[in-house]
Amino acid sequence: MKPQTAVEALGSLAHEHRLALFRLLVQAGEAGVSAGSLAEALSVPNSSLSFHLAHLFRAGLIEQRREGRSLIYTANYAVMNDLVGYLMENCCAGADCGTDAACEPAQERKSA
Amino acid sequence: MKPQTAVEALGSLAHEHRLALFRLLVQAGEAGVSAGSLAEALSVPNSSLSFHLAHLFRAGLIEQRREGRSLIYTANYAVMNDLVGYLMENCCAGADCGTDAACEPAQERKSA
DNA sequence: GTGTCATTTCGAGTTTTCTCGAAAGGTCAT
DNA sequence: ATGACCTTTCGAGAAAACTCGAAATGACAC
Repeated sequence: MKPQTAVEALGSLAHEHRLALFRLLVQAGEAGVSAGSLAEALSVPNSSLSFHLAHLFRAGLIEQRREGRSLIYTANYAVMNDLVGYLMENCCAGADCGTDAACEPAQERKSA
Repeated sequence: MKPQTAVEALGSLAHEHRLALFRLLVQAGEAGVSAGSLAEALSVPNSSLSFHLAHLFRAGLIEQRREGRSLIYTANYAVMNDLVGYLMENCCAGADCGTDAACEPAQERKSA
């Protein structure tokens, strides 16, 4: 993972609303949540919500699929795992600290 | 971990220089690195570096100790682990994804 | 205490981010 | 193709973050 990629991902998460969104999606799993439900859950105007979703999307942290007239958002677990791995890389000057975080949903993942 | 705490920690990491600083300290382990060495490693003016170190410190991600006239900075692994745990909390709607990231240096930790 | 070295704080200018209403873009039923 | 619905894009004002030189603080040696 390149530093700039990590900075963008972290910047996306470094905001009250976006962090709440991302955690909601992480907890929702593959099923995901619609844009409308997210706006309601956070009590945020649609335009603001869309701005934040686009931010997270640009950073690769979330994905989007259409379902009828709704857009369903899901967390991108592969990117999240990469990010965490990047943070902890070569942790502790080689000391034996168990760093093997990973979240792999039972269902299919595109390329992980 | 409270949302605002996580936002501050993520915001601290969401910057090229601060992310580089933090990763350097994570890799340095308990030995840590002096402010001067960090400024040199990043080729950043002292005043800018100090600004970023203070940012990371305020967020609890790094710690500070004096050694002669130098200030030595070290990563706070406990906060890092909490942050990662917070991100992955209740991951995947209960699916069995192995999320047990943690980095615990062999040496003493204050309260973890 | 005087000088020197390591680091932080102050201040002001520049740049970036956040917010949200209004308008536009797609999707579906009739 | 008209209307209803869900969502995004646009735009401009308000707020926050970044940078770095200059001045101040704290620690050590003599």
